[in-house]
Amino acid sequence: MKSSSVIRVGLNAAILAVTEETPRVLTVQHDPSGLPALPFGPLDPLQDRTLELGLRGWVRGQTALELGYVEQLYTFGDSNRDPYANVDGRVISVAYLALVREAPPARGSVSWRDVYAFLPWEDFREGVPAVLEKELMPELKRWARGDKTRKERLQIAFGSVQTRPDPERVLERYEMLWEAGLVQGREMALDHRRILGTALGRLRGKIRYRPVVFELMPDTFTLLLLQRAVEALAGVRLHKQNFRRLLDTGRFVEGTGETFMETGGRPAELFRFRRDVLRERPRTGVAYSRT
Amino acid sequence: MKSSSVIRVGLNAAILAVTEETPRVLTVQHDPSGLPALPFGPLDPLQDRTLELGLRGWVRGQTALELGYVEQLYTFGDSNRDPYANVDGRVISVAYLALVREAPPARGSVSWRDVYAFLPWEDFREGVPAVLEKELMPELKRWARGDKTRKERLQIAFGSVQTRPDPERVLERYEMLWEAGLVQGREMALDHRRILGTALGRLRGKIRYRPVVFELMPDTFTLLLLQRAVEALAGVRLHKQNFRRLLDTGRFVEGTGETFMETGGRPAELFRFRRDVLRERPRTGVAYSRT
DNA sequence: TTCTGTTATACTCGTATTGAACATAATCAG
DNA sequence: CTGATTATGTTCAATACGAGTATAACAGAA
Repeated sequence: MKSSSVIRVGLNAAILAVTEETPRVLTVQHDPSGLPALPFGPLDPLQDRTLELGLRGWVRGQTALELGYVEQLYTFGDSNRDPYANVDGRVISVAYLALVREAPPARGSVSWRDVYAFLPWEDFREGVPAVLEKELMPELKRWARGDKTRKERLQIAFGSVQTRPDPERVLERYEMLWEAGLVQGREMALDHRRILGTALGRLRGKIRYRPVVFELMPDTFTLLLLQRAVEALAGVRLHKQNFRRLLDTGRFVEGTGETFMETGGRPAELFRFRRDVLRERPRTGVAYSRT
Repeated sequence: MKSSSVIRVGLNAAILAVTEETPRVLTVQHDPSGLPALPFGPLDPLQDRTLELGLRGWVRGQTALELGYVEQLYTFGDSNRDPYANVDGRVISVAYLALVREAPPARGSVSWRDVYAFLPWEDFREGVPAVLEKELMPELKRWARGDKTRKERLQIAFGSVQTRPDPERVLERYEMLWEAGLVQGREMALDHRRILGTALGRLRGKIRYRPVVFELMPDTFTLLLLQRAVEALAGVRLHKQNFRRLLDTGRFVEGTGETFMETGGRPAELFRFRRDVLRERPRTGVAYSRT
């Protein structure tokens, strides 16, 4: 058997959290390149009875973290994207999205990093990101000039003056930038930025129709903290009053009666997630609307 | 190297079409069990540069079908669900959803079958399916009795009197029935019904926010034909006038001026899909509402 | 104490979207 | 010509949504 016909299966996890209004991803640094990487481990075909159990296992080992919410994202297997493809056999990576409540202190080579450091064109909270407006868009337009298909793809992925970019099309934007040779921001080992992009896009979408934000929140929280978490992930600012009305009419949260004084102004009530919404209205999420 | 530590990667496709108001899945029959199976092929690590290309390749070979819309679904790798797991090494299946326009005549062991023959509890078009109401629900209630977690899962997956079941939670329902030993309907080889369930659930969801139904329609079609296709997939009846208004305000279709006389009553206008909606409003689908 | 900044929370209002009718128009079979 | 059948047009109330205004409760400075 030629070594290049061997298939190995790797499991990757984009483990996300939100702290201090910043979406963060857990990275490790055991690659010879020195670049941050997503936690990564091989599937042990003898030990791991399911893919997810395998993932949970070595995430525990590598990062001392117990995963809560876990969801399969995508399976990557392009041989032309994989630098090991012709050296050491084919690698298939099954990527997962995991959400954790709080960022425990990093240890050793494990650390939390701002997601937008890797994908700087995705954060619209302070308006259109400078990199995007000044550098990327002009180049992208040049790249698409005279090519009808590219023009259409560009408009769908990045929007136009009338249609703001769809927050969920993170992967499409990344792939397009990659194709055009324009990817900016901090690098990641292998093709891990692509996985991160997939994770962010999926999470942005999921928030809207399933109450997953609460997986990222502490047990009790103020409504502003919750709003900031959604904003951090969605990459856009939300309208405060309408956001609260949404939570109210959707019966997502219930007040605890306690108040939290450290917000700077009037004390805020602390709320907790009402788990019952899952039963009451199974297909609902924080379908936020901008500004 | 022990043979049981070898990993093989298989590619599966749930190829769906809608004909005569019935959602159909393409099945093959080359399994020794004689049971219908989804088209299945191994990944050739040397030949197939991407997973999707590999898939398209042997689907062409096995079924003489050229796939249009293809989307990755899920990667399955449970060793306890895989009868070959301890015999012949581990098998990981990467499953895809594919949509095709029309059902070409079956050849040899390839045939189109009603999706609901395999998942009979999923079709609510004529009200609550008899199997579900008479047989499955009582058994499921028994299965959940006294177990709070099971009760909650049951309500989320199958709904209750007030909350109708969420059409998209096909996989959750299948898994629950499997766990309770209650799976009914026609069998499929290996764990292929699980893949089919995943495909149906994904498609039901996707229809609502991306204009994918049109991948299943002929070039021109009447609005009722389109509605029947959505109903067939969603497994529920829709409100005719509202459905049409939705298409109208969403500018999904444009009239061709021609009419189609064979509908039994007043002739219907033929419409075609307006590809421009993709550019105009990138995140939109036929967000149907029931009855 | 009073003023100012800051955040929380309550209420309003016009518009768009939705669920659900009612009403009319073409065809066909008898 | 009648009734059955499907297509298509219109209306209406209820609700959701986007955006704004007003008031409340705290901290710290003047």
